[in-house]
Amino acid sequence: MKNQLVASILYQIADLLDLKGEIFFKTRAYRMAAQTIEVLNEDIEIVSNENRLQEIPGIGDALAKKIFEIVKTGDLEYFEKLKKEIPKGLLDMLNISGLGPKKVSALYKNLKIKTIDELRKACIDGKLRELDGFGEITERNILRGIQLLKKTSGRALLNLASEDGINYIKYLEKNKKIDRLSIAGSLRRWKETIGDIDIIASSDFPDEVIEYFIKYKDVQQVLLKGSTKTSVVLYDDLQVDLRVVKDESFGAALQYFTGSKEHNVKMRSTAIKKGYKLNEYGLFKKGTDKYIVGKSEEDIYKKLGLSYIEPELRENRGEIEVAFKNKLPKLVKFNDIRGDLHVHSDWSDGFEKIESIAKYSKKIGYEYVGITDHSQSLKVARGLSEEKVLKKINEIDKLNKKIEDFKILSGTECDIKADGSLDYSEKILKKFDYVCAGIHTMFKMNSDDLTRRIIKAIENKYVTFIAHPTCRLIRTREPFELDMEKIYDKAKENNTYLEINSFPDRLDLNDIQSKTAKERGVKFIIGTDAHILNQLSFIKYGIATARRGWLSKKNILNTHSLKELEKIIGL
DNA sequence: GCCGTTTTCGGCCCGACTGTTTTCAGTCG
Repeated sequence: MKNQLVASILYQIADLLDLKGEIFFKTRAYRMAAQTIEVLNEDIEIVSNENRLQEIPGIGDALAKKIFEIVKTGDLEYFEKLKKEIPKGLLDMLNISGLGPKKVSALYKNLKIKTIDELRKACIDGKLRELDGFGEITERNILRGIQLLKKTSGRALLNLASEDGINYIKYLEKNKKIDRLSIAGSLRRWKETIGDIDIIASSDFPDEVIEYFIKYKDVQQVLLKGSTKTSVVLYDDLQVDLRVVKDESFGAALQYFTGSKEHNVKMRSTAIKKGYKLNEYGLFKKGTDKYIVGKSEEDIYKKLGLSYIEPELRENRGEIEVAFKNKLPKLVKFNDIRGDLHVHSDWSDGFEKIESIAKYSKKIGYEYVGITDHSQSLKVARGLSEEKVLKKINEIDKLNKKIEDFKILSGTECDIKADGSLDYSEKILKKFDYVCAGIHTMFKMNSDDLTRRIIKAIENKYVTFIAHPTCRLIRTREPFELDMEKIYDKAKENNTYLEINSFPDRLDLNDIQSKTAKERGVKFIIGTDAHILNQLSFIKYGIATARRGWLSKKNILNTHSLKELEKIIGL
């Protein structure tokens, strides 16, 4: 699939054209096309070969020609030409908070600054203040922006942002001047990484709320402070924005600041088509500015003729079109999971006794838990020999007699060896309640071989599900370049489940992959990969990823009761 | 660059805040 390649080139062209000073609408056209292709359910190469590119909304004559060339040759002459005109470092500079295309290109034209390092030096030397529109404060802000970029590489993992957000909300809830309060932004949509935390509050006393907000104990610095919005940076370098509105606008503000930006653009043009204007204060009659609704998000979606769209779906991946037809899936709920099927104990590299895991799982409302320790060849994770596995299964049997109204399932996270075979003999594989198979070694194989390796495991009759199928680690390791279509089709054919791994730096499969796989008939399990007890709570990130992938309860194995589960996996 | 039950040309989502200005451009979400 070349979808990602095409999208990436179009995104870069948009940035380059911005730097050249092209009009906003042109660069937006490139970005919208890139976004559409990024989440397209079809292989762009096939669409291009069949001459159907212009059927994709946002792609006209000019873009179709360019995409055709990228698909055909893997590159684009126009793009190469642009790159020669504009130094690559300018693109990096756009990632600095407070710097946009106009300023970056002014710095390049007047001071010949073309890398972040050169920019830092120029700020320290006080060179920027010589330019029109730049001053001492700009220099300081840019230096801070550079520092922040280096520290966080821009975005935080979901769990860190989520904990910060929940704690901040707890603090704000104590303020009686606030009527309603909510997380918004990418955190409310449960995106896998979070740029900053958005919080919306309604109050008749915005000044007092803002004063209270900036007094929070974890605030390192106040970035900006106005009459309705303020931004701070916490000690862990995450930025938090607060917006305060009147209560009649709370729903509109929440909708607006939950985003995504792309979802909102579509929402607003939908409003215009229906004779309204939509902004963060409400839905208004076009022309007269008469307030129609805005107190709740539900009112706004309803008035526009849409069924309510859950925050996780608001990515402009077709949700608005489907909501018009009232055909959105009923998303899996956060309390639909009946047990975790991917947990490590102290038999391998986990830190907890099986008994504690079982008791804790029962306490948090599960009916069962599957213990999946590593297999024999994975020595770094203290993988279990065949002899030890038998002892472990024996222990689980004993524990099951001891703990009532709960079941421990004996599983394994069995290594998929380089040739696609499994790390235990058939004799042993038979003894498990279920087998999850995953790749943990030999990552550097080529794409075809890796695909074949995983498919062989999918076809293995003892394998129930494939753990973290693409093996990515967010910000650390790129996902395998697998032929995902083939994997989805084989998984469906062999009735093998694919995992949505809930570990915050994995989330593997991711949201887009889950959505595509579901459309191809694949079923899923959501596991945590927990190694200590409180990591069992990571399940919420896996569920959120499933929700972002449009999954329902029925698509997920471990939403079933123990009885149903035993029937399905044949216990 | 895209697009059309108001348009094949002239629109394209909208507002807050900052830092630089002295009425506003740039950036952000």
